[in-house]
Amino acid sequence: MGRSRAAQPDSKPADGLAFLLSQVGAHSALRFAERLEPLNLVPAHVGILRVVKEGNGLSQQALGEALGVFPSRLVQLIDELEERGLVERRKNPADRRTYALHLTEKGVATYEQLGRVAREHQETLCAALNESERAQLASLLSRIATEQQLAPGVHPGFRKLGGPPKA
Amino acid sequence: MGRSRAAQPDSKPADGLAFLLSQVGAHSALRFAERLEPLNLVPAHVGILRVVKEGNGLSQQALGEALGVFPSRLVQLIDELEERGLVERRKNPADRRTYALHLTEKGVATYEQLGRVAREHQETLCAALNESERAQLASLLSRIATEQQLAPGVHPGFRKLGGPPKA
DNA sequence: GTGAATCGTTACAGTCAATAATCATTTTCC
DNA sequence: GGAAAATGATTATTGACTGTAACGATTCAC
Repeated sequence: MGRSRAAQPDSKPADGLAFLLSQVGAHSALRFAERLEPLNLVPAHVGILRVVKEGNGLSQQALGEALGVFPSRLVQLIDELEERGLVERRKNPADRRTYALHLTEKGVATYEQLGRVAREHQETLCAALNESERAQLASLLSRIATEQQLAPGVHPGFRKLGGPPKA
Repeated sequence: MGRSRAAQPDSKPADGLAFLLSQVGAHSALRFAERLEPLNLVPAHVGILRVVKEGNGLSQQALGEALGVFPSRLVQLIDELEERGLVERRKNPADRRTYALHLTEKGVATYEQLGRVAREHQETLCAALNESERAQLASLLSRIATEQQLAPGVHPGFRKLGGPPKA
């Protein structure tokens, strides 16, 4: 952290790295969310579209499991995507309790647009680095993500963990 | 994103870098918050302690300005820190509207302990990387942070930006 | 010296997400 | 074959959190 005094010899060169990570990461998330606004989407929608696209006709339960979000929260999110005509809930004849989730044609198109938005976002975010440096950064981050057992494509989100310190 | 089909030749090697950044960053923030729980502190407290420690006797207004938090929110946060005996609000004889914020002895001790906690956190988080790789990562991130005009030590927090997409 | 501006505080309101309860359907097991 | 337990989706409720606005005290401008 703040080493504004030149007295001590900065024992660790990478001191504050964890903070830097969290800072830049939050910035990335925030800026991406901004880019999503014109599309009337929130970050959680993007993850849903991705998983729905690849997991052909999965149930809401399975989706929630894959993304780590509560089923009750999924209901609203999918409602919104359905209202926008991006996702449809098809009846599952085998098990009439569950829905089979599918992307509509518009949903596929939107998903592709999201790819472009994400690329633009990344381009802006990493403007300071050249191509090889970006690859380096990605490699380092991937290794951290793997070692920390972060599931690819699953965002930790910002869910409560133990309640705030009771005053 | 998801390039699960080997058909297309992965045009960008660092595709998904922005997501990775946000993912690992959120993970870092979450884990750090967990480590703060036993101390009965939240991440925002840490930033406050740091700025109060260095800005000798600044006002709440100035603190809020420096950290980008609303004065009304600061009231509660400083209340909590004062209850825990880490910070004190001294009367400012020059301007009786403002308080001069100072760390107590216990506050200084706690701040030093936070340094240790942060180092442990970082050690665990970056276990996958050796010392030189950490320095590399820190350098790359610093360049992004600078280019993106992120103020050192100021966390973007998770504040609203434009209201959620109205359904 | 009166009025505008500033600081800290409190009150208020809107948003959001997790828990628990509900309803339909399906599976288990006797 | 049928009652009871389990499962999926949904709704209701509760609680936390945060930004806006109003408030009282003090200081500054003129």
